Amino acid sequence: MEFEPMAPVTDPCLPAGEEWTFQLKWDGVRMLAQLDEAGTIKLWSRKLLLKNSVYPEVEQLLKDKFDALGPCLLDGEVIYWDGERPSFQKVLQRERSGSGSHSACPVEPDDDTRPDHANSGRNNSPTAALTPEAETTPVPPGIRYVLFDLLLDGGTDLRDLPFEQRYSRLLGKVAPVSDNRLFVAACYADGQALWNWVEEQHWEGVVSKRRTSIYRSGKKHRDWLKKKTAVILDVDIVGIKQRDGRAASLVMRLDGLFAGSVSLGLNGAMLQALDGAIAQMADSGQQWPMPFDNLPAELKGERVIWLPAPMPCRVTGLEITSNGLLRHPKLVSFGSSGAAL
DNA sequence: CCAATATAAAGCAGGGATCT
DNA sequence: AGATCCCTGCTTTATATTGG
Repeated sequence: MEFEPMAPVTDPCLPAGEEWTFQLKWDGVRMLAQLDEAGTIKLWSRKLLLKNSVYPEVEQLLKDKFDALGPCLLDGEVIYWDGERPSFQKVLQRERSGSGSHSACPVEPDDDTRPDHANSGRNNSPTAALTPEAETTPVPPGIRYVLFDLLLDGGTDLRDLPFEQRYSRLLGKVAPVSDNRLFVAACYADGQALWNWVEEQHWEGVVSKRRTSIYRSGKKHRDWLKKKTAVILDVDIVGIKQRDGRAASLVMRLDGLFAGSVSLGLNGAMLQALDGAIAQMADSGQQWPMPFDNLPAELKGERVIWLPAPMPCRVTGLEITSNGLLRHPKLVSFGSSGAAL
């Protein structure tokens, strides 16, 4: 099996104890940066696709700092900072447009002339107990590369070293040349305090890392854990979306407006039951009107069975996007009281 | 030999680009 | 304008592997 970036495992519990350290979960796309001896930069995605053309400013940034960094393999997250928190939507716009030359999320000119107060407030110790404000407030809007690991340094493979050693080596290497656009994610000693802050500020979550853990491919470990904040919503299910003649997902309505479709949380038995209900409605010959003023664009061309009455459901998701859709919706229960399925 | 566990595959959402 | 493809992340389901 070939290399795969180490990934945090989802866990609803935040670990406790001295063996753990905690970081903000920066909501963007995973990115490994390979700097070779000649100063050539390669940006690799989670699935090891080359992303240089998508984030040219990140490539340029690393080129400019190559004299200080030298050959190495960096691990981190490319994010779009909107002034308050990372905007995953904005990063997606860039990912989808294929390059940085479009208006939605344009490549900005370098802003090296901006007063660099980033390092003054930024955490430079693996165990510092600063508040997240110190690492987040100095960041001006735009595409940023947030680093959290160092896998290769010069000719040496660091992956079998404990995380905290790789991390301090990363700090020693990057901190002196870090700026508004490239910096190392802080580590926090108090996971619960960080989680509280994350919930108040509506960040994506917290990543917990075992200090002594080596770098391992994929998710076959319990050394990096992620706990994500969730939006809990009570929505109305107003329709059943079909794919290839079978029930596939449920159409959600929130405050009278289309809120997306949910399929996660539905298992085979439930989908089968929905098929049965659809068949019954078909037998009775009854059809029900669409419960929206206009057909949502997302449902154009989809086969949807509208329900005679809205069915209250509780769902969770990461956030509500600007166009009112729930991101990563997941069905939790029918009804609004949290009754089990 | 069967059960528990690990790995692989499949299906879905979402949005942009491209082609018709 | 519509249909289709692409890519990524996510979870569920199916398959393979391991161990008692």
